Amino acid sequence: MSAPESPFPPRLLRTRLYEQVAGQISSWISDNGLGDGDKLPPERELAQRLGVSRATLSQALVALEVVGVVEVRHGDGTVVTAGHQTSSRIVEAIRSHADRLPEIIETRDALETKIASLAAARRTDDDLSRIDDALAFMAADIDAGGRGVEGDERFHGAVTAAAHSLLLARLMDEIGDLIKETRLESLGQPGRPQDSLAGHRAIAEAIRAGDPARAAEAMHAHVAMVSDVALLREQR
Amino acid sequence: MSAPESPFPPRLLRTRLYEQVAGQISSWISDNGLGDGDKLPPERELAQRLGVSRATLSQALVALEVVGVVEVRHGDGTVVTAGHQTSSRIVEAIRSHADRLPEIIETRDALETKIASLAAARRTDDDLSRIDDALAFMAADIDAGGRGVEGDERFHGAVTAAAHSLLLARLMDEIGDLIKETRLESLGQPGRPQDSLAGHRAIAEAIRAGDPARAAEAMHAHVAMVSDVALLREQR
DNA sequence: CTTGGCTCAGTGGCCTAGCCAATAGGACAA
DNA sequence: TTGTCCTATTGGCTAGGCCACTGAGCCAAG
Repeated sequence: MSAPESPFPPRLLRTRLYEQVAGQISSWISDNGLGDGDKLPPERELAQRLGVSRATLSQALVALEVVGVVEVRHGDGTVVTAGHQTSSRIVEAIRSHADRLPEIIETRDALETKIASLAAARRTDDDLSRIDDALAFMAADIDAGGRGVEGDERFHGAVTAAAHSLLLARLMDEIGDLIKETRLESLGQPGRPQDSLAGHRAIAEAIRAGDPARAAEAMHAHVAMVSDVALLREQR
Repeated sequence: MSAPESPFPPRLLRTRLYEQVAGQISSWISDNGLGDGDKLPPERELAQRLGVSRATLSQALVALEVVGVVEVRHGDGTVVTAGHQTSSRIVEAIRSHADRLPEIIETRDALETKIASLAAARRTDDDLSRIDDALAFMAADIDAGGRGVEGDERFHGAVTAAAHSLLLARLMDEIGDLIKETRLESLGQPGRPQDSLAGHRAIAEAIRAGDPARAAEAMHAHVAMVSDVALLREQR
């Protein structure tokens, strides 16, 4: 790379469908906490759910297989590989130091604030509908007396996907387990699910409006609200 | 499946067609001494010649693309990539997906902006002196005609350490290699080392003053400057 | 002569539709 | 209980087709 020339070499990145699909599947896996041996839906169903053809989905699975995320078994199904559980490395490291909740919040704030602003700039209509689905799911869960934990997870997963950044998605993936714990903590507080839902709606609106600054601010506020619990519980 | 152990290897490796095809193409490339930029035959022709359908060939190309052997260009053709002898492991595979400059910049911005603000709030005197050392090192290197690459690295390392967040440090570590590449790229530009040094000094001052907002802003500006290179390269 | 727009052939992207092949699990007979 | 067979489910692969992008050549306007 010492070559000083090459003023405008690289071509604009062209997103191939299979890449997006692979990314979505990948984050779906981590969002739902799927691990070694867990099965993905059948190709036909998955393809329909993702709105792509089986051929394209198949390409995505090849990519994920090459990377070592899944294993495709003829006649049986597609299962998540153990190797995907690399996150446990970091998870363990942090856990061993106990009392790292503030760090988790900080990191989440750094990543998700950026993700929110990117999502506002890049979201497609499909992204939006997935975000809306997650909101609806969470609302229904809460109405039914639930805490909306899964809806919360889905929402953040959908927003992350909407940012269309594989790298950021991957990092979120890494700290996914850690976040999950803070999530349980936060949503366990009385009245919190409703507040959280309101926060999500504000974020979704900013993303829908395509307003990066507002989306970032809304996400920041949301994460700050979550941290409220953690800090209360932890220390000063 | 209740049997916990399994004396026999899990399951027979079943060769999928795309794997064979990918293998053939791969060896065909090396046998014919094809290198950077050389074109493969059109998909339709190649598929026919190999006796497989276009869909299967397409899967093989996806696999080769993920591994970094070829690059498929819509409307143009499939070309062989430069250094395809690496073929490392997962790390390499992920890189081939994440080697998009914009994504790296975005991620770096997300993490380092936060890190800078935390560093301003938490830095100890030791942290400060390490930051100063890095600055001095970089300045000396540049004066001597160098590009200040190592000083740049040290500086960012020192700032990251000053943030006192294990998690953020770990994530920075994860993307360290990717950042290193952009760094080389950026500092290779004429006049850039000086600009970079100035940017570093602004960041250091804000951290010294204990001003998180200013530190974040300075870091953001610095990262934006680095991204400048990447953007230049993307001009049509 | 240069510039910009246009056309067109070549090439990859993705889809629909369908049949083949492997697997797992249940039904059933020994 | 054991072993065999059947069948629904699921992935593997093909065929054929339309669309979108790219690059090269042509041509008129400046």
